[in-house]
Amino acid sequence: MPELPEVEIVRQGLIPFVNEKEIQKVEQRRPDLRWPLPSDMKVRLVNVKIQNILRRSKYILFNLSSDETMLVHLGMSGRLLVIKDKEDNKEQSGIFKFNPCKINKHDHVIIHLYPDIRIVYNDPRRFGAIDIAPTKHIYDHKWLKNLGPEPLGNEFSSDYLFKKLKNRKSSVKAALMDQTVVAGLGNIYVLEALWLSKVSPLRLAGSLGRREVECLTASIIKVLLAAIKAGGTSLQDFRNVGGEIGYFQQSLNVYDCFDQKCKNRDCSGTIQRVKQLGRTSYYCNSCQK
DNA sequence: CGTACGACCTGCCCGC
DNA sequence: TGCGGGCAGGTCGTAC
Repeated sequence: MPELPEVEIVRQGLIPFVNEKEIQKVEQRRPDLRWPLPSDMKVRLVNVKIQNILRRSKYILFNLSSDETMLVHLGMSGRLLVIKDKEDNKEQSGIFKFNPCKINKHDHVIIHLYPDIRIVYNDPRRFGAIDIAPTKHIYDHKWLKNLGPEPLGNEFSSDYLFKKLKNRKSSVKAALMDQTVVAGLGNIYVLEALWLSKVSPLRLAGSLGRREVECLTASIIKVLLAAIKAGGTSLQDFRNVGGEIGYFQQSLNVYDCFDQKCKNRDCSGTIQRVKQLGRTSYYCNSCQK
């Protein structure tokens, strides 16, 4: 579910709740998500302050006063929700009024920041993950060490991408999905960026010319910034920390647009749907070459 | 090494 | 109404 823009929206939503107060309590309601949670997670979080919240690719990094960092990945269906008990109570009908903490069965980890505010990690499919590791070497963590550059960072350029794509034997779609090439893109934004740059996802990565890669690089940046501005894409699951949807799905041009007329002005093509690497690709049969 | 594929999970939607 | 199949924003281990 969440690609870079959605993860960034979650990060930004959490920031106002970071201050000098310590984590008061942690509830861990199962031993694992995709992998085992740190067995001593409670001990390492309680009485510790969250100093800052950063993002690397699709990982949220909670910088802690204990010189450790908590890494959170939302997988396909994960959410981080900030729950305020006062609002929570207001929504509840009579039968729930004696239970101030409505617990969903997929609420796996609950971090209490104040007596009435908590961060809830909810993830039905449990493809997400949480770990805690020393901040000093956090970028050597196995989840982060092989990631390519941030697409919205200074290291990402058309020169860089051209070199990376040049020797690939796979499709350009597969190359952009590879997190070691560029970090943070997923199925939606890869396909949207390819549509913007009029390149078919089926093209071999090495066949793209410099001009095409320049356009593709600009399109990746453009679509990510626009999606962040719109609050992310909410097709089914995504919600921000307040439980609200984003609005970028209204701006999707190809993803989930099978059989629709191409939204490119001056193009009479139709959006196609094919499988690539077990994932669905969408592209225009006319303007994407 | 690069590449492709199955596996990991639950929930939802569709067709029969 | 119920059931089976297929699908979903991601990533890793394995096999070639």
